[in-house]
Amino acid sequence: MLKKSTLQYIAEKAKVSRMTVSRVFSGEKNVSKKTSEKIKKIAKRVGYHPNLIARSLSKRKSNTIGIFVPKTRHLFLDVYITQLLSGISDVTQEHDFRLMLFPIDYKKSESDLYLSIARSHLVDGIILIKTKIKDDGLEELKSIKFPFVLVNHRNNKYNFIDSNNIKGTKLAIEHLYNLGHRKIAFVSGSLDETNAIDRLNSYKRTMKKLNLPIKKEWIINGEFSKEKAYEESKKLFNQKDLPTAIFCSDDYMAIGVIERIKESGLSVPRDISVVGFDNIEISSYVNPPLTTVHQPISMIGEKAANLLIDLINEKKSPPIHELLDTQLVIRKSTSRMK
Amino acid sequence: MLKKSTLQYIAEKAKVSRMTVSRVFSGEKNVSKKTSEKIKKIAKRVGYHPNLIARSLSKRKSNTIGIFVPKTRHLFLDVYITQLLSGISDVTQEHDFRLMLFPIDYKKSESDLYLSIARSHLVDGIILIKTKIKDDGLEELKSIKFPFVLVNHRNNKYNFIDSNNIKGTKLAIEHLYNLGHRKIAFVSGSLDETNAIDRLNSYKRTMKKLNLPIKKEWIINGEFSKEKAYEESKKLFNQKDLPTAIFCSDDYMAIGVIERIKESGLSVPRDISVVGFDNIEISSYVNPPLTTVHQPISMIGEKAANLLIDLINEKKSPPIHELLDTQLVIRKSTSRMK
DNA sequence: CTGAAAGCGCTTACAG
DNA sequence: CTGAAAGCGCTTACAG
Repeated sequence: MLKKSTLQYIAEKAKVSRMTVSRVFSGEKNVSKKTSEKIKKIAKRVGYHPNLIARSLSKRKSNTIGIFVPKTRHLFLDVYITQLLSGISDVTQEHDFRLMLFPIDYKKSESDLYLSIARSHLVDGIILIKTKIKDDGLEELKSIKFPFVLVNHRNNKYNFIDSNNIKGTKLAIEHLYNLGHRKIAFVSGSLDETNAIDRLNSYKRTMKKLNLPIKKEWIINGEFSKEKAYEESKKLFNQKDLPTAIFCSDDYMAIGVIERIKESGLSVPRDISVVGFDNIEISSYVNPPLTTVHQPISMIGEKAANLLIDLINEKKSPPIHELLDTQLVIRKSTSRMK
Repeated sequence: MLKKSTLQYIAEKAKVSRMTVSRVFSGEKNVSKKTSEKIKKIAKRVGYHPNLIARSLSKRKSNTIGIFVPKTRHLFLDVYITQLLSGISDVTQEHDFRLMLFPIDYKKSESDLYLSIARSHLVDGIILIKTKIKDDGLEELKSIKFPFVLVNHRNNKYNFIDSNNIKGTKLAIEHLYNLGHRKIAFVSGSLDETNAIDRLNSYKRTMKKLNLPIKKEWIINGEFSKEKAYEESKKLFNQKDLPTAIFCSDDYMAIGVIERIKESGLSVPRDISVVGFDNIEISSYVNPPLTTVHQPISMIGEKAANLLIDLINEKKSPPIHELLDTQLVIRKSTSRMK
């Protein structure tokens, strides 16, 4: 690398002040065309590019946003995260923001991490994906007025963008109702996540509204795990009064439940209809293809990035939230009651 | 945010020089325990954290690595990328390096981007995922001696870490051979990727070694797309001399080919055996579950990160390459010839 | 349209 | 173990 590729060097070569060179590269207008072209030519020849670290320091702005993503070995999350990143990056590129990634292990409490990164001046704002509910780091972030947006976690005290899990679940239950189902069981996700809680509450509320019975024995906890859902769903089939349909809070659990149903000698959807949530890729490959609720993931990423940039530029003030609509994708795992 | 959370401020409060405070936070030993504790206490009270941008500027080192990832809507890549990132971040966290993500659109030629980022001092080195073959930006990166590592792209002039596609393909072909297959067709990926080329060449070489016929009509190009593979594989079944086994250069294409076989009224594996490559999650869910070649993706990420950090610290000099072994995962899409 | 001075918040290289 | 001086490579805020 050329040692002297600095403003200073270019300025000497071009016989102008550093300020003039600085103006050329920060896109300021007030430079004569002639000077500007001379400077650009020299810069190109020596391979000059501004030192963005120095720029950040003097501007007190990094033009970078930090993204905290959970480290898990859960494949839905993998795809969820890349789609989110894709949405986020479309927006950040447009606004000339860079992306810093912080994969974090939520098993260890790393709320200190947000805070030190926020204070490090490395990033101007952060997006937190799938934060666990009780995290006092958030309160502190808020108190120092550092811009941040939550994704996949609803908390009215803070900014967040998420799918409308309540409406999504309602859609699914009503679909089953319209097919004639009255005995609808529910498989919940991990109840330390707002998503799981919203889906559970929406199930109860919708059932009540439709005057359908909510039986404790028809609600089991699959903790967002295929294996756990397979295991727990046994309870559903040990009863005299069998449900005719099962809503599962995610697709993986739906797959586990279908496996169990098949092993019980029953058939999906002939004997029991099953609905999932997420519309993961696999859901269209399993047998039968899964009816499920689709989340607009990359849109969530776009909205979150736009909101964060508005917060950074103080065009909006917290708390701001938005819930995006989901869509029901009807495949072969649900059918009309006979 | 407290306005005056700087070294200067802490130094005044603690009645020491800025240097002493600096020493405490850069982990230097030569500070008396008493002074050190006083400083830490004050820092904690006012919520001080070093300005890492300023540190980077004066140290001329960002302790950050850049990762260029392709923006595509190909779900295997999504999962591939997150697993890679997971491997990379395990290593970078350990070495106190941060991660900057640059999602790029390979349709536009963005080789300028690598170069400007390299020269911006934002990152100390970069990892390039799935670079297309003809990219003269790489040559320039090399000429300015900027540390970089390629992943999913083999080029002996540069540093790279990848799966051993040649051995992986050999494994698959030999598996078919051992099951009694002699007529083995090949579905290739996009031949502008070294992976696709390696798999094709290894197919030919292995067939030759086993004294099996290589027929032009048995080699089709599916361009790493399920739809394209489905389309092209028609040609395979319009012939008098049908292959009894088909090796596909990725799992998606294998799924497309199986679809075609079923539609032709034939059965997998009874009539035709099929092998894929990648071991994507879906491959265990399709019918029949796919025999395929597994790549050690997060290991590739770890190795790439370790290599890059060694290059940055000048513990190794380019070019350095490593190919990691793949594993054959035998499921139900292959069976013994009758 | 151009430039001289000061500053962003750290660390390096000395000196004691 | 501690500190004064200079510098990292830019931009801000003036002045002309």
